[in-house]
Amino acid sequence: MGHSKAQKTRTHKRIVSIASKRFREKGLAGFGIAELMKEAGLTVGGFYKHFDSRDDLVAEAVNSAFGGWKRRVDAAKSGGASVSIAKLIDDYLNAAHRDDPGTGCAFSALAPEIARSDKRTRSLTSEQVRNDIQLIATLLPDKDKRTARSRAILTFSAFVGAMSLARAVSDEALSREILKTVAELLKNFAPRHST
Amino acid sequence: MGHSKAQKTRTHKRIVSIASKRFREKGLAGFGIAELMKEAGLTVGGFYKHFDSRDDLVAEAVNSAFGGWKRRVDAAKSGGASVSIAKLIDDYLNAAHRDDPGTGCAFSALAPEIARSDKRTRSLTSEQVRNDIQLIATLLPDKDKRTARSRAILTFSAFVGAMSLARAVSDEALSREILKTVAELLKNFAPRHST
DNA sequence: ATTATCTATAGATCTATAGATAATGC
DNA sequence: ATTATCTATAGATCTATAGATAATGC
Repeated sequence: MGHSKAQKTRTHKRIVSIASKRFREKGLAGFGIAELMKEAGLTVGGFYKHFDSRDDLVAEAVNSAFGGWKRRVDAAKSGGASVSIAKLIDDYLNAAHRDDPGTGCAFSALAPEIARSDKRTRSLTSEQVRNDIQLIATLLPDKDKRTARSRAILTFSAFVGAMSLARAVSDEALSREILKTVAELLKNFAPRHST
Repeated sequence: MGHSKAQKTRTHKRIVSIASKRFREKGLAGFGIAELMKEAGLTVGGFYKHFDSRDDLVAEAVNSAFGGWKRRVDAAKSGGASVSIAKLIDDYLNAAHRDDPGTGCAFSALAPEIARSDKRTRSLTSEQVRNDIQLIATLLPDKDKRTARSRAILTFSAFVGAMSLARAVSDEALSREILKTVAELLKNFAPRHST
């Protein structure tokens, strides 16, 4: 069987990592614990030594799905590359991201289901929304911090909405039009007056 | 028992109407057929004389959840009231809409789940996205039709994303900030160049 | 001795169907 | 005769738990 403490930690991370991907692909109710454990090479009985309940897994897996941007931006920065807002926009609003929700943004894949989840999941989500607004704001050219924050909130909202809609429609041309149009306008928009 | 043809039509509409509301509140997997039929004052066995399958109900109920804007805009117009884009923005991005998904926009309540639904549901969704983009475009002041369409797509995306995020976070202040900020910027934004 | 994982299963769902019942509508 | 709805249930889930097994780690 094999079960050292180090092994358990690795197993735990593997379960969370798989769940995090599958939740984004199939939704928070998209599969059962047995199916998940099988993909992790385990059986259903072991699950509850890792999590108190299924909701516990949801909270942890959703939270681990967040923060992809920050990791990529940090990686790019430490690699010496400049990280422009235009690059972030193109990195988000494209067909590859649309077609691979499992490794993509958790908000555009799950926001309405998170809204119906328990308090813990929504608290962790609040924290991450705050972080991501902050992250986008630092990439914007606006000198005024409040202006940058406002524009970051609009940018983030447009990201999530455009991706949600682009995935929901079956018409490929319309889907691409949504992604392309929103990317273009976000790169060029300026508020008529700052607030 | 009672079952004239007229009665059946009314029953059918009642089932769809309840499902349409509950899907937006609880998600497409949020309740079973027995629970739904009970709320409609019926029992589970009658369901399949109305729908070939549960997915059939999903397609019909989701579709009936769309078009709320058009109905309201048309009503306002025929009532002689002017329908400005500012009014539409305030009508969408507010806390009352956020707290009552059952009677609100189906996209912000269900987009990611629709993305995982069958072809028929997604086809009907495409149609409605097209209609709503068109509707918003006609309310925008832009003379150039392509500019109006582009701005309508951004506005629509920002609506759906802002509402999805405002519902997903548990922090009330952050939630309100998202709605208010996006509403304000949408009222004032102008593209630096039209495309 | 402790515990990570396994097998097996209880109990509660859920979708869909079969067959009975009672009304409509020819 | 047809059919809208009912009761009852088959068969397939799904979450969570009980108890066995086999490894770790004192």
